[in-house]
Amino acid sequence: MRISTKGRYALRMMIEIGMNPEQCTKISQVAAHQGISDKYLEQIATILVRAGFIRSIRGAQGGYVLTRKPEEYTTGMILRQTEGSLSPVTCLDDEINSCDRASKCACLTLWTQLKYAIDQVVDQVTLADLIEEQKRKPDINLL
Amino acid sequence: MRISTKGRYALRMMIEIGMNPEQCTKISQVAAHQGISDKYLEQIATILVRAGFIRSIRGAQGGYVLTRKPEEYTTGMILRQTEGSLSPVTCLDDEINSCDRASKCACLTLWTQLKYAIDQVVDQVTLADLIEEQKRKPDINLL
DNA sequence: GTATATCCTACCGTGCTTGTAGGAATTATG
DNA sequence: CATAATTCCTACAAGCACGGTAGGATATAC
Repeated sequence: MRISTKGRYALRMMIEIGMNPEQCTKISQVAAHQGISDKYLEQIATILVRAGFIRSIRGAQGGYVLTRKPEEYTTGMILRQTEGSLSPVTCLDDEINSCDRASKCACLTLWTQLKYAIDQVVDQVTLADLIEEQKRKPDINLL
Repeated sequence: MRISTKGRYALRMMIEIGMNPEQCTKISQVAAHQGISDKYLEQIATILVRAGFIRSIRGAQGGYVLTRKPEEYTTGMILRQTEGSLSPVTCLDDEINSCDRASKCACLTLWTQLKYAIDQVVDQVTLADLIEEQKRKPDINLL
């Protein structure tokens, strides 16, 4: 039941890009700030570009900018894109449950409740909330 | 963010044992019923025995019985024992957060909320609930 | 034309998951 | 007492996902 580094780094990168709305943010900046490998971050950036969450500007003085306002991203959107799925069991990945045990599975209600609880949180917290939180944390400048 | 087979099988085994309170339940029964490898189930049973959740009776006509009433087990207890931890990030495994990013981590609130939401569900649903649910599902006898 | 960026794709070590396998120990039963 | 049934213990292993590394191709500002 862990969120992988990919999802966590994606959030942190989105926060950095979002906190820097005037300029475009470079991979190298984020990597240095957050202590994450440049090359790994590149791959995560690509996922976010393909998802349409950020726009890339190539070439010198390039970088990334958000395509929407921070409050228009839920953390769920970002995490689902990078993690693949946030449901606790594969049976609940799709709308229609195609698991052949479904009709006799006593745990299905539990998994459904769990998925709902998770979705409630991640779909309610937005990128704007995280940015707000980050601004309240003074240590960010010490990195 | 997946519950592994170990945790899922543990729940299913606990349900079977709990549904059979008069007799002691054998690994082979559970394995046949649930379509799970005997040998793998053995290992999971060992975890549950060591946790004090079930008692084993060795030798012929042996098997396993619950040590408490079904309503005294939360699904959280069982899942944490088999999964190791249910928190979405390692930082929240212990009571005291020893992550050195904690003071500047903008996501910590999100993770804390997420962990709370998960715990709320799994600590409120008991084994008795699952057994109740199973009894309402007629297909169990078709296996 | 050069430096600075992103883009693309292949590779790879490590550890966890999901079992398999084989035998030792224990006990009910005939 | 012998046998069958059952749990207990430990070692091993295939496969896969995670968490990167590496190297070059491409685009663009200056």
